[in-house]
Amino acid sequence: MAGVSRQTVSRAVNDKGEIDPGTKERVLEAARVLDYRPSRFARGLVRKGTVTVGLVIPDLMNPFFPEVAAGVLEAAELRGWQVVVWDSRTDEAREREALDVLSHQADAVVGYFKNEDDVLARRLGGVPLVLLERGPQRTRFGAVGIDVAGGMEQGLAHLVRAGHRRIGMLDGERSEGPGERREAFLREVRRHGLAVDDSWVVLCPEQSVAGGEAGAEQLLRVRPEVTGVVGFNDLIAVGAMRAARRRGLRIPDDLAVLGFDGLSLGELVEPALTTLHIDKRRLGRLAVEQVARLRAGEEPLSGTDAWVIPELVVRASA
Amino acid sequence: MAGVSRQTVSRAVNDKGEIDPGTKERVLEAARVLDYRPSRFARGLVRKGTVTVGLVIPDLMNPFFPEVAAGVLEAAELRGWQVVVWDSRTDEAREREALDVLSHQADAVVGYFKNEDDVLARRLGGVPLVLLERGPQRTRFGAVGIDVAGGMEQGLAHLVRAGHRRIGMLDGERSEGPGERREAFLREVRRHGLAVDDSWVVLCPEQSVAGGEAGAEQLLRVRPEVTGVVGFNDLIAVGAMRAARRRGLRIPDDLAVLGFDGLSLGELVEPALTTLHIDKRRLGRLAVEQVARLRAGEEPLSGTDAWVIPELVVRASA
DNA sequence: TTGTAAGCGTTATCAA
DNA sequence: TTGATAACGCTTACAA
Repeated sequence: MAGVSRQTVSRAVNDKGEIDPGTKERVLEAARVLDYRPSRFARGLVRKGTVTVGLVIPDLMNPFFPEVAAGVLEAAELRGWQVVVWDSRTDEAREREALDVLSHQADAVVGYFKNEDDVLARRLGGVPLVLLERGPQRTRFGAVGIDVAGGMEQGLAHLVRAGHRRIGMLDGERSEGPGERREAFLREVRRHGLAVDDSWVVLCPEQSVAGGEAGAEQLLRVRPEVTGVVGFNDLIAVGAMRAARRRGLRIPDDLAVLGFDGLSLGELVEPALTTLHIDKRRLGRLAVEQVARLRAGEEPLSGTDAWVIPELVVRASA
Repeated sequence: MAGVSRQTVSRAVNDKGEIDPGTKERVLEAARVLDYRPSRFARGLVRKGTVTVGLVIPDLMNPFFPEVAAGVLEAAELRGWQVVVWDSRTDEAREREALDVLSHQADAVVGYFKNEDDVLARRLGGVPLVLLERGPQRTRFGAVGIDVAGGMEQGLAHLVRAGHRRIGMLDGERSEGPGERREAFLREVRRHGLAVDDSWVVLCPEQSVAGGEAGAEQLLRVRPEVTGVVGFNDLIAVGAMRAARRRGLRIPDDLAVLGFDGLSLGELVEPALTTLHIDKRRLGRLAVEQVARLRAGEEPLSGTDAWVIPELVVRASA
């Protein structure tokens, strides 16, 4: 339409030099009229370099995950990478769908997955994967973990120090075996010689405030003698506080509540939530770093280098 | 390496029929060894159909936006589209950078922008754009708005009904002129004939709980006679509650606080926040719908069809 | 069941 | 300042 070769179009569109201003204007005008837009595929084919990473998040309504995502976004942007986000809603089937798509559309995938390594590998078709919150030992993929054991240790030490012996847990992980947090809880409880076993752990119907309320109701019914609770995460812990409150229990005097996450939400509730704070942004940033290593063919960070260590933040609830 | 043509490789990799199982295995094995992965660009070039939309979010730490994002993700997935997310951190320069990238890498852009239409258009290079929370009248792009006027009307009616006459506002929008919410507030306040003017509006340093606290401190200093406050959003309103509390004011007796957003956070604070609830997921879904229309060359929805209407949720704080 | 040939829309290179 | 030609890596005919 502008009567020039496609090469000249390219020069006009890409703002290269080596083109007559008049020609350029003519080309751009034609482009406007024709509503022409360069194909990103053809471009990508010819200019390498656009890296896209897929991010699979289980639950955008839990403030924990947006913060992890923010870390991923931040680190990705620094590298000039793009991030495609998928919400898996903690559904294994949806996780697989996400991989089916992302393995074709992304150069690497980062995220939370409940599916087995084998299942993941099959859908991945060779695309590098970095698992979030899975200990580096527990997968064959790249991983960034949380030092749950260390966190639980601090948390339980704190409760025991405050005189608690009858401590329950509100679990949030519905998987085959016991999840990492529940295991760590039971280990610590044993180490302190408390008369506490599996029956002191209640599985909440969901990882939310409502789920925590329901779980706490049940725990208080089954173990009314409980004086301290550890929540699987902050949302659940806040739920426990509400349930306790509704029962007329004072916090922390009648029931001490400990969270696990360090959401800013915890500072706003009454009383403020004592919690094991996790640097979520760092988690996300580390994940991107792992992707970079994988892509470069290097060994991913492992052990404590790829760990985020929870830090006990004592507030009023425990 | 497998000694076959690339067409056969294609068949093997894409799981087509018309291939000998042995050959297929051989090819896949070679692919594994060579760590071969099809180029998504070359694929995209030849099979049309992969749609990517860019989503520009101002602040992932405000629970409002992840929920909007969830709506966008949901609607996009339904259409088989992908979503690339960018965090602009409410920074105009970052908004422009986002557009520079996304206009090349996405087929459409959805998001929050403070930049002028002209600035946006220049960076867009013809890529369709849908603005979030900008009235359809106020932009030449597609838009999905919130009926701020209607919301404010409900909110102020509620406060006035409760007997408040000295009502302040904690604004959160730092722009040239007054933002939409502030304008609506002033309009309503005038309509009710209250002796309230600009000096009753304080601009918070940031749209967060801390920002709300700071703003409320100032408002209480300048207008100690205030008995009701409208927050720019829920985060700011919660901050106001904290500031008031710290001053020894009881809520809602000494100071009524009204939020604007309907975050679930509001149900957890003490007292629970009365707020103008917005269906954030719907906002996101509508935006994707607008994109679909734009792409199809149809007129985008306009007027009230592209509006989300706030709903007053009365809880304890006002 | 396999291979050959054409073409997807762009940019780089080099010649005009 | 412009254009011709050759990639880029894949898929879809169609032929063998």
